[in-house]
Amino acid sequence: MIRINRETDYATAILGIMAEEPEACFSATGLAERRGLPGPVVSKILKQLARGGLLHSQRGAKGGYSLARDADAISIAEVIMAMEGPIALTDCIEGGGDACQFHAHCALSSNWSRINDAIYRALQDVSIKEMSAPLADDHQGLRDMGRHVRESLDVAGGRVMAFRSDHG
Amino acid sequence: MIRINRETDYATAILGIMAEEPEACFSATGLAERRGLPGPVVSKILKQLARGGLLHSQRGAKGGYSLARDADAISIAEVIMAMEGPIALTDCIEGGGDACQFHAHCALSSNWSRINDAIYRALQDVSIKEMSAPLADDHQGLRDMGRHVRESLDVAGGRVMAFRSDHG
DNA sequence: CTTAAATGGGACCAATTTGGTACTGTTTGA
DNA sequence: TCAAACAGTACCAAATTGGTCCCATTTAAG
Repeated sequence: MIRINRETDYATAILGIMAEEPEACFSATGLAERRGLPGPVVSKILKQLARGGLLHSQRGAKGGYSLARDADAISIAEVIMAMEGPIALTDCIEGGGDACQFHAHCALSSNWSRINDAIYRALQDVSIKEMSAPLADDHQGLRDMGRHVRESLDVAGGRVMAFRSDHG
Repeated sequence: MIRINRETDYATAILGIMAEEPEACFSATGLAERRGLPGPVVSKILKQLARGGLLHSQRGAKGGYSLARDADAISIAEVIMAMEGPIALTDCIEGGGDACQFHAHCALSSNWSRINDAIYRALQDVSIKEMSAPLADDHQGLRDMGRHVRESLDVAGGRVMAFRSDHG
């Protein structure tokens, strides 16, 4: 069903907390408690994110994890890639063609590749900071944060739209 | 790794063949031979696509499957939905919020929902007819078929980009 | 110097999902 | 009547996923 796995989902939730205090240093157990998730799971996720360069880690007592970059400079695409590897809908794309057993079908991979690019950019276009923003009463926050993606979609749908001029 | 499963990939390959002769009626075994895939697998896929309303089936001798609509009116999104159910990156989206165990995280689902929409539209924007089109010498076919998606991406990226001229 | 708190890196396991097969029934044209 | 073809479903092996556990290493604090 084209979905990210649960750990990646947890990862965005955890990063959402961290994005609220970008300078702070968080321990795995502390984050686990705040999210109501099992400690070992959170720990595993944080290690993976650190390996992917999204988090900086400090070992030892009083150690923990902190964002390696600004919260709005870490995209969902990066989170997914850190947790699950390259974003690729089909083996053809990731394997570079070798993974595809039949030539005729490989001709199709160009299109898969395009679709893949579209998905990648949609994911690249939302930061963890935007993901963590709570719902405002007038929902304006959400309107703004999703605008970029929505506008791109409006074009895809063949409708007229305005270019964005801020945040990004 | 955010990917469609193999059967769905096969489905697009099979529909690619059918899109070349939109009026023809194909048997499961015939299609299996043309693609070099196991007969039962192809049969299973075709049944599923028929159940999803993408194919019309004719039982009995001389029966088979034919496209239920024009090849350019069947999108990749529909193929994926027929094969794998709703397109949803997270359980939150598909379950309508009930599937999400913690409230704070649910606030994030609005954004997942937007990302999901973006992906859905990218998939909705490419038809099986476009997927099946072979590479022309001047690659014009590819240019045309990916245009909508690429334009949306160009905007999303906020920069002008050159069209790619091959499929690397 | 010792200890406790913390990350780093795996190994490991149960449960689910996926990929594929097999079988039985139903329809239908020749 | 028969064979070709779809319909449905049960089934199984392999891979993936979700989660736990363990141990080594680092480091601040007493």
